[in-house]
Parts: sequence; C-alpha cells; structure tokens
Amino acid sequence: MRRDVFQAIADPTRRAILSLLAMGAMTPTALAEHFDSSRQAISKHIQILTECQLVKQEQTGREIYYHFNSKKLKEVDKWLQPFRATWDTRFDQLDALLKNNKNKKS
Amino acid sequence: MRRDVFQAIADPTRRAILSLLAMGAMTPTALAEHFDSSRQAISKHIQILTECQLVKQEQTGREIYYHFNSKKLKEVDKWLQPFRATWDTRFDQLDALLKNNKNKKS
DNA sequence: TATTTGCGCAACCGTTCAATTGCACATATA
DNA sequence: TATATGTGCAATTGAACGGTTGCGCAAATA
Repeated sequence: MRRDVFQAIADPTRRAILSLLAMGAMTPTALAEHFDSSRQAISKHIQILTECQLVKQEQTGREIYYHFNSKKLKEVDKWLQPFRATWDTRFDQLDALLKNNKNKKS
Repeated sequence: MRRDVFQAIADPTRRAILSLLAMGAMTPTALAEHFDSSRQAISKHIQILTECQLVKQEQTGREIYYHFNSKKLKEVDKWLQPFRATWDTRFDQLDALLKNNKNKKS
C-alpha cells in the first residue's frame, strides 16, 4: 500500500478535506456533511491523510477533531521547486530581494 | 478515467520521468533505460503525462522526443498557494517586498 | 438505566491502476 | 530487398482504490 503525500492529494475529495481543515479543525461527521459520500467514506480519506501526517487528531470526549498539518505539504512544494523557475521569475525576484533586505528579516 | 495533474504526479515513476525530461527531451527507449520496468510500462506513463499535457512530443523520423511542459504544473502550485502561508513567512515577505519594489520589476 | 450519538473497523464490490507480454507498423540500415 | 530498430496499441493480470453496508463500542443524554 503506497502512502505518500503525492498519492494522498491525488484524490479531489481529499484535497477538499484539506482545504476545509485548513480553515479550522472539524469532526468526521461535520466534514461528511460537505460531501455526498457517507461518513465512513470520508473517514477512510481522513485515515489516509492521517497516515501520511497531513492531518492530526485531537480527541475530546467521543468527538475527534481533525487538524490540518501543513508540514507534510512542504514535500510537494519542495519537489515543485526546481520546476518553478521554468514558468515564473517570481521566485528569482524573491531571492534577489531577500538578499538585499536581510536586515529587515524578523 | 480520471486524468488530472494531481493524479499524474501521484506516481513516483512519473515524477522521475518529469525530472528527467526537465533536463532535456528524450525518447521512450532512452527514458526506459533509467528504470527497471519495461519500455512499454514507461510508454504508458508517458501517455498519461501527455494526456494531461505535462509532456509534449516532437517526432523526428521514427523517434519521438518527449518534452517537459511546465505549464500544467502551475495548477499544483496554484493549489498549494493558500497553504504556503501556513508553513512559512517567506511568501508574505515576498508580497511585502514586491510592493515596495514595484519600480524595479522588469 | 435506557437510548441516542459519534466514531472506527471489517467485509464486500465494482473500477481503476501499473505492469507484462505479444503484436503490428513504419523507419532506418545492411 | 531483407533485417534490425523505435514505437504505439491491445489483452491480460494482480493489486490498490473508493465506496457502501453493517457492526461494536464508548460517550453523551433522556
């Protein structure tokens, strides 16, 4: 069973879940209300997201709030990095500018 | 048959193919030499990459050179954008800096 | 205490995926 | 012309995927 971030975000429902959770933690039942599929189906997606640490849980009583964990998304960003230069100069600008403004850094 | 960029880059072999092609156009046979799987397997991956326009072909005689097309990868970057702020302030810095340096923009 | 609610887990089902093998066809090359 | 080479396409196979239904269990509620 392959379980990496790229495979996790391949599914549109899982991407939607991440977007929702990024706005605030939610329970599986609350999440499921945003979709047509069953709670169990959403729960399975959450499980996959948890396995690759895109999401972490916080239990309060019988309810489980799932939180978005952005760290792992950095992996995608990291992979994208070398390609970025080929479609935009925005980031070359960034590097140049940061170099000239190091002192302003917090 | 789902065929979008996210599904395309979910496979590690396809990501490797993209990285190789980003360095220079190649034929399927040449590409296959970098992997353990058969030429046909690689060819299938190329087909998927072509279908979502991550790759374009250029035929010369009986050989087909496949080129990397970065445009579609922007979709991934675009989706990543809102999340970026949550893991790094680098891009907030960028926005602030660009605002103060608009005149320097080429 | 009895009932409702939120949840994960397991079994099952049809579809998609990744890979292999075998083939046909066009282009090089001897 | 005969042969070798580069390629796409079709059929097949086993594994993984995404979904449903049914269940058990613990926590809240009546």
